[in-house]
Amino acid sequence: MDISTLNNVFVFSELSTEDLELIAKFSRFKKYNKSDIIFFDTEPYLGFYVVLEGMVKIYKISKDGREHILHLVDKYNTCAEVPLFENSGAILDKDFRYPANAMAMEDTTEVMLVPARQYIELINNNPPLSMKMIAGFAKRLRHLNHHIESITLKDVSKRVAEFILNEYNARQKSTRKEKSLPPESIRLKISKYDLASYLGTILETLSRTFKKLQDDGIIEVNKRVISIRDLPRLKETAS
Amino acid sequence: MDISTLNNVFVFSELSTEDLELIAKFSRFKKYNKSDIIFFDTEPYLGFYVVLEGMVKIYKISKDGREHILHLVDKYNTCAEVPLFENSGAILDKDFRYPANAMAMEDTTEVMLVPARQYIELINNNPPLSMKMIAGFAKRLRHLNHHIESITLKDVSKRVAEFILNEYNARQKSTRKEKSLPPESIRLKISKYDLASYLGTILETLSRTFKKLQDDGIIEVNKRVISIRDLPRLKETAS
DNA sequence: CGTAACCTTGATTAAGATCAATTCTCGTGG
DNA sequence: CCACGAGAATTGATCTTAATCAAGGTTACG
Repeated sequence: MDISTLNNVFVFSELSTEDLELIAKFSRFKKYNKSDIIFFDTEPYLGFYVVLEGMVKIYKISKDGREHILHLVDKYNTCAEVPLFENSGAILDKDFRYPANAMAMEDTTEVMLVPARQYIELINNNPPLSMKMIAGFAKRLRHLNHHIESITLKDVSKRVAEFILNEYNARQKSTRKEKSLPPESIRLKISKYDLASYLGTILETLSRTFKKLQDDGIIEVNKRVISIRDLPRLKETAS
Repeated sequence: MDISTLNNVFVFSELSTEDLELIAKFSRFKKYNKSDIIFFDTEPYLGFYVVLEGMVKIYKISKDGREHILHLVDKYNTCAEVPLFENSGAILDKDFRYPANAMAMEDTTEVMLVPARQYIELINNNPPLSMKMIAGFAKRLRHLNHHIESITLKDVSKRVAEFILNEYNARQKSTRKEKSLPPESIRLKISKYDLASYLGTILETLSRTFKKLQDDGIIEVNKRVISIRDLPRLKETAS
């Protein structure tokens, strides 16, 4: 494990090398294959996770078996930090569980489990670190609020258009571009099944929506590559 | 303004009287009537709000005019704290806006506007205060995650049943009970129109759902008072 | 007692979920 | 290299839920 790469993790970005070494020391590193479960919502809460490689989906299963993806966590992002700060002391409770399920999405997924108790101690003596935690939570809150708004106020076409635009914008900003991919295209990092669940719909409806946008000449879909053919109209669709 | 009541505000609960006085000194106190706007999403961000009396709804308007309530803020709760911690420095930006609209729901609504810059300074020198902010955000995140899950995975009947149960449980826990109301009943604190919006549906559908639950003998609806007639079946409906 | 806000009820429609049948894609082993 | 089979995606037909449109009823309150 190369300690220096941990600086890429947002919540760790203010930490000294000593602190990073300390965290790495009390953390556990694990590797998973595609479809492996990292934690279930029935398991006792041990600590939060940092994704070091690959991608992880956080999801819930409803009583009738339907799945809904709450969020997707990629390289250097974290999950399950929220329980750390809920009604202090609850972490020590044996009955305290993970709030959702987590599954590895790729074969090379690598994560780091940061134990709750030690991390809390660290944060208590480290104001910049807690400010980072707050900022991370603020960002997540903003995102969730937007997601709710999107799901309740927009139809599937709008949500899909919005998703594509977001991915497109993220790609424009990103430094390391995939050169095998034309600039006006994006590559889905997840299956369409998972994308549908994330957008609050189902695979069939997503498929039809893609087709409609394609028939309208707005996008072109090839496997997991989506090419934008008419950016202004895509923006208009996203409203 | 009685400083000591500020201790009831969760994020202020750890503060000394001196700190509370300081905050009260640099904050602005305002009163509103029902339907008055407290802030629009087009206004520059000044700081966060604490509701001291009455109730405030936080909502968004979609392009076609539909409204969706993101959350309802009652006595001693806060809103618009999230922007405080987004990409530090953005607060100084003239173009930084409130993320949603806020409207007073009652005639006696009283709020306190805590200016961003001064509060940030305070928080930087106060680890317990920042831990409180984190805990508050964590709670909100948990709630939002659950809300998304609920809206995407459950039909309206389930959502309504769940809402009633939550209100019922909250009332059981609460110390100050309204004695004019039977123990198995709850009183809606908002209009059915607003409740519908909060539950991600519309007034007519909510009305029909109440009727169905009433016809099934599960609840009884009188104006804004909802009485639980069959708790086990209500729980079952909420699944 | 009139009017505005709030709520209910009915008829209709539309969006999207469900069910079902294929097809596509790709990795694995013969 | 091909065939097989599993997982992924498409497409069609149908059904369900809830939104929309429309009208009328209730309540609160000046």
